[in-house]
Amino acid sequence: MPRKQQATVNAEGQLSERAQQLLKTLVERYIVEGEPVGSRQLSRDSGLDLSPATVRNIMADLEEIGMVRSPHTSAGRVPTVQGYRLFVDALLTVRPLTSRDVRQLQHKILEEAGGDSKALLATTSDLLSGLTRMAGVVSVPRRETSQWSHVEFLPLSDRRVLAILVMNEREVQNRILHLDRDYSRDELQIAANYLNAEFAGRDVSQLRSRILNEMQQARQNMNDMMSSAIRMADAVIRSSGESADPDYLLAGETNLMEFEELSDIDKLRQLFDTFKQKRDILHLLDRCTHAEGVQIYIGEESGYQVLDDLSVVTAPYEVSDDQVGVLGVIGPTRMAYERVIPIVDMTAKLLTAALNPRK
Amino acid sequence: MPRKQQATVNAEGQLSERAQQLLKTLVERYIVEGEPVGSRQLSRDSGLDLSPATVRNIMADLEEIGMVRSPHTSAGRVPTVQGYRLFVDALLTVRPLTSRDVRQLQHKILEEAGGDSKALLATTSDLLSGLTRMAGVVSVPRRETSQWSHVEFLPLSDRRVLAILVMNEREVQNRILHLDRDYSRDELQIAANYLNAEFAGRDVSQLRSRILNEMQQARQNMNDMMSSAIRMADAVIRSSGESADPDYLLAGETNLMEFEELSDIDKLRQLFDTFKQKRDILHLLDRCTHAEGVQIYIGEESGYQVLDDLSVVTAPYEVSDDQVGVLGVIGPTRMAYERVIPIVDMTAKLLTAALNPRK
DNA sequence: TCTGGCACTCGGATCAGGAGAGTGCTAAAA
DNA sequence: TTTTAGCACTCTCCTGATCCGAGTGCCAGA
Repeated sequence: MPRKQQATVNAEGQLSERAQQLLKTLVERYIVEGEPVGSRQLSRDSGLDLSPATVRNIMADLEEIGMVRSPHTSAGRVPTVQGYRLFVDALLTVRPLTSRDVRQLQHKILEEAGGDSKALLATTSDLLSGLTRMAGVVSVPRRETSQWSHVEFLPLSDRRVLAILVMNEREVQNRILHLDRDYSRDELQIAANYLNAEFAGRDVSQLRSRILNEMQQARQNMNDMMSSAIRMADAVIRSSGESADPDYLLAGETNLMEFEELSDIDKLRQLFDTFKQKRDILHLLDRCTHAEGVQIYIGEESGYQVLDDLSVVTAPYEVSDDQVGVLGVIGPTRMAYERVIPIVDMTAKLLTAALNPRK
Repeated sequence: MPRKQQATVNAEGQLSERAQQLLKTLVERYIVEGEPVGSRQLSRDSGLDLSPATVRNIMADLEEIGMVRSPHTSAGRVPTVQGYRLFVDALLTVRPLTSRDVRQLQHKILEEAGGDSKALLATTSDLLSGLTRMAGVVSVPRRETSQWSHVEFLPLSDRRVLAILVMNEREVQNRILHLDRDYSRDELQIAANYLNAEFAGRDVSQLRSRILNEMQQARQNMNDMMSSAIRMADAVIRSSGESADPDYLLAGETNLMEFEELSDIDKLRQLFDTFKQKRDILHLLDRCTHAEGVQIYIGEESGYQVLDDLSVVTAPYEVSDDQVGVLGVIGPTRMAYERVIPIVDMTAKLLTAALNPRK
């Protein structure tokens, strides 16, 4: 410990009160100005009545423990990832949303709540990006638990049948089945009735094995119609498995172009390509899905090189008390956390509410 | 006509042989180099055995009639939109695709041909962007003629009903309707049966007016169930109209970031926003849908300010002898037309072939 | 333990000068 | 009459020099 000042870091490695205060004002100023903060300005703004020289000493200490750094000798200081981390974890004073904002959000989300759940998620993503002027993301939950609600078969031509499968009482999937022979409308109706009676309310993943079972038995003792029905169910379920695309909805990517952090076209391109490929982003979102409350990845913390100058603020949302998905905001590391965090938090709560009308 | 040389522009306003040749080499060089072309280089590369001084004279003429311009006094010449136009219309020597390229294209397109037609269009768009390293677009044909095939109502909870409407025997749309009271499963079945009996095979656009008619009559003499059915049909069709999304598929936008023409972040952002809003692009594509063969919009010719430094090369594709859609490529005005044109042309032909398996 | 003072460092803006590329014009050559 | 060579001129781009301001680090004194 080459420093003379004991006050900055105490024996347990904790920052002194005033060092924290200084770091806080530094980060706050840097977030609004975007330029390195000098000792004079800090001494004025911190509200601590310390001379610039003292501030400089403390800054030197903060630099030593990796909370700030200076871009070059005669520039002010800039927070490091660690500095942001401490700021976000301990120093931040959250600015709660105005009740007006909340009402607006609520209004827009509830407007969509009745309809298609995918549309609701898309709207939510739009809202996030609109409110924060950054990029909004909402993960589309992959349903492990899909309940069979209803199936319907419509004869097309040439042995082709359009199968419409409704799951979870609202998600509609349709497949074209190629069958071994023509079926009449009545035959199809019977098959559908049979399947609906047997399967309604069941979990699709459990149905698979049952269908396999019945297919074997069918060879022996079931009549032709039932065995056809089972085969159709098999075809429907199999293809519905394929399209279980893990996915996420992104909005307002173009907002990110405004930030100088991304004025480098190459970085921007890499970022957009990453968005398009989806893999990395999905992986990152997955990590947050089962976390407790608002999660924040600052800069390199995310572990993805393209996100080095960016931060990701997420919060999970729930369907029937299960954290099935996550929503959030992607923006420059230098973002207004005190505003973004409550926005993300509240949006997650409202989305949860919209998705769980019963409660 | 202050020029002494008569040779450059003849009496009918046509360019002399060698002026054309020079313009051609100028455009060709500019396309590969991206920098203003000087008289010395032109004199060497044109194959005309003219001294730089002569070339300079001709250049002055070409500048006067608006074919080329110089960015500043002591730079070489650069083609104007008019120059590109003449080049593309009259001077271009198309470089046909190698048969290997054609086979590859064919292979990839036919691979998708059996399945979902939207997936096929998406693949096509990918191929275009991959081959040209620019952005690929494919318009999704809007169906003017949507035939009502079948409707199905499923009761959810709280007066909400899931309506599944099948059109054209394969396109499924689903809507959640909010009704004035709860309906039993049987009631809904009756309503669906009634509507299907009345409407199956009819054109949806014609149905609208009919529904309005019947709604008026219903007030007086129809029973409650029929009038409910009509109201439901109205709700279904109204919402299906909304989602009759005219659309297009875009691929490889990020390729555009590589070009210096778009190194300006603001322009880039405007462009991407335009892509997202879809309106302008759709309008542009619409214009090309019914054109004969390959269409090219160079720079400002498109009429959209965001596309000022870009060119659009398109070709329509057909379904049952109707030009229903258009595909193309968007890239910098300074693009390798002699390569892009055959690619777009061939892709349109292959897509047409893939969409019309009967022939 | 804090503060004032001072030398020092660095980045950014501004300016001048020179090199290079290419032109336009004129006068001579073909 | 058309082409060419020559030459002065213009403009961009690069480089180096200089200056200014901001902010630091450190030391000595309060």
